[in-house]
Amino acid sequence: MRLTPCAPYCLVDGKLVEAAPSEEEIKRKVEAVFGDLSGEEKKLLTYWVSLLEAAQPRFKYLSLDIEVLSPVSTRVPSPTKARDKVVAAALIGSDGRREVYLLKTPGFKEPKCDQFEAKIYEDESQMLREIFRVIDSYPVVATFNGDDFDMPYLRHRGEVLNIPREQIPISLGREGASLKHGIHIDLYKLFMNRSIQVYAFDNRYREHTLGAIAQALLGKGKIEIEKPIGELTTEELARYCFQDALLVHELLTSDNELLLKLLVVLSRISKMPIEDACRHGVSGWIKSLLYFEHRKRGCLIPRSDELIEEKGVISTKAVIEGKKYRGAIVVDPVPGVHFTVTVLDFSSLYPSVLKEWNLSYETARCPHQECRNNVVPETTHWICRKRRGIQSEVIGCLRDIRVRWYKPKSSDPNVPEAQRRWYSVVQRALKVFLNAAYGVFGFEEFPLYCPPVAESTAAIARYAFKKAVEKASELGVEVLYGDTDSLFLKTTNEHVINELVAWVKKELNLDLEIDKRYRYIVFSQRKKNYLGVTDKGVVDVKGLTGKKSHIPSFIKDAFEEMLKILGEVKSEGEFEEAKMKIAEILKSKYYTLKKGEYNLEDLSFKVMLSKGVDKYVKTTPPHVKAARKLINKGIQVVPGDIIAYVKTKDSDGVEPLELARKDQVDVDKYIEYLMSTFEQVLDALGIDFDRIVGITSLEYFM
DNA sequence: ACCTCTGGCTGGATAT
DNA sequence: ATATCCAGCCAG
Repeated sequence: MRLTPCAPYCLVDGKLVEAAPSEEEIKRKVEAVFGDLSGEEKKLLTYWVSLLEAAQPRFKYLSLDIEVLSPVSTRVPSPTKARDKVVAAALIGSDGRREVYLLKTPGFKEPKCDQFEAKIYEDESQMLREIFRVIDSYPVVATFNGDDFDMPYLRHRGEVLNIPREQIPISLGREGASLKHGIHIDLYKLFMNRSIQVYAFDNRYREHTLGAIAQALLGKGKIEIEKPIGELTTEELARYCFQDALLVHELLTSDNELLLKLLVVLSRISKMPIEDACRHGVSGWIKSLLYFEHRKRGCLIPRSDELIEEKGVISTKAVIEGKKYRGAIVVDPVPGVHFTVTVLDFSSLYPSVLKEWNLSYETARCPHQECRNNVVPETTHWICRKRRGIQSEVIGCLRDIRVRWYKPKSSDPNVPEAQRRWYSVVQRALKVFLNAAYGVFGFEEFPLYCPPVAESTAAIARYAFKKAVEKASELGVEVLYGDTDSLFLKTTNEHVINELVAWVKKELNLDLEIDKRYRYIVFSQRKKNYLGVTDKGVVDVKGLTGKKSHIPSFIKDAFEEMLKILGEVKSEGEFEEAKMKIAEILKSKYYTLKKGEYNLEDLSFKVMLSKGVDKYVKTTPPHVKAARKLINKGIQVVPGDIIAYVKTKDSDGVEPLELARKDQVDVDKYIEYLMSTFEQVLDALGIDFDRIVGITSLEYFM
């Protein structure tokens, strides 16, 4: 059975039920939260709220992983030919199923394990038929990379073994592998999705392998094996395969089944079946949503060549060479330490601009002569006054729901914990859509590509931002820093802040609100680089080198130690003591390096290879040099891999971690990195770096 | 195969 | 020696 995802129905205990709360109930809730809006707006909001508040289906789900035995251990088994035997398959179900299917091969030994039930088969065909029967009994099956390996392999292997097609529940399509009676979720594709990575998982994983993702999210990884599959004992093989399926299972289960819930919400917003939603990026979701809105209104969807012909105009110049149009403003920070700072944020600035200025591909540069004087500041674009823009309406509506409904409820202490988690899931899903809704219009491959929309959004946001900065100055408040939609003000005067907020609401009809208060904040001369301690004692670090993911942990740890000390500083007077302690940290790290009391792992940089090694033709960055050395040793390296390397005194200056020796380390280079990392904070604190180092060097030589 | 955008920092490679 | 470009990572 295929369900239309946009209808708020769901399966509960195998039965299809209407999941939407009653119309009365929704109307009452909408009235309570959005009572001040117009009847027209409330009608739209009612539709979205009833969709988003619809009950969540509870799925029975299965996690699957298979192992194939190739006679040549270096050859990767081909999923299209499926010549090699499937020797193991682990199946883990949300209903408690924990099974490993094993094929009796030469050297087979009965495995002992209490974690799972071992099911042993003499005949591969019989084993596969049994596995197919289990797969077919679940509505949702999850794999890691099942689209490209496990599913096509099982399908083709089944065909090779002459299993009748109707007994194989897997169908292969252009976009991936599907099930005849269920949904197949390929976690590899899903975790690859940048939006999922950044918004759902807060960028907590970097590498797109099952081991790395599980390690980052669950705190446990794959079972390490040194031998090829064929040389494992039966028990080792079973445990290895089981662990992989278990990781997949726990990724689905963790955080109260967050991933599955998120998929349902994304599917409902994007009007895509879940299977499609997990195989498309955010541009696909938004395309699907906007197409749906066109069809609902009976509107024609323009061809992209027509759209570009009419609306391909760009009228601003980007600050950065090579970009298409001008983006946001970043205010030069006032260097130094500042106490009592308040940060104000425009909530959802870009979506708000889209909404308030009626921005949409059909309203930007509309055909009406009368609208031509409704000009977007700093551009040659004008915006329609006669008709409501589709995108403006849809995104505006989602914005209102996120800002006024889900965001506040997700952190409301009066809401029960479980309910709050649910609000936070929806809130995050909405954020994905809102953030991308602007960007896709500046993306050439997007089918509704319309640069005037992206350009106007950024231009109006700059206009609003500048006005707010001006007003703050008028009110006598110093603006210490600002980036895109935030203002860092040197005041805690509530009266003045309220005045500014009220002015922005009245003049621009935008919501400016207090984001956080800093006990103190440290700026260098650099933009997008600061360190602050909030009124709650939380240390916020933005952009500083010491926080970046590729930096050696030796340096990161030293940096963290410094942050801990800075987090305890409450007043200006306490800085002196903190400075002394920080100097001590630096000295001790310096000695550690000089004495060689480190391990290579802690000194390794970890940088991602963004393309194939042979694709780096213009320059050869250090991590690529290291990757080449790995290849020379016969170690495989592919795009997306993270290369760990240490800086050495040899001719090319780098050595992959796996091949490096301690005596090769270029200690002075590391001292340089340590210095430059700390300098970003210390020069703003007024600590004379050279003096500390000068003393330490002197001490060292004495 | 996949890909929302611009602005800004760093270190190192390469060109002048 | 110095300026410019490339690549990676991050802020918003």
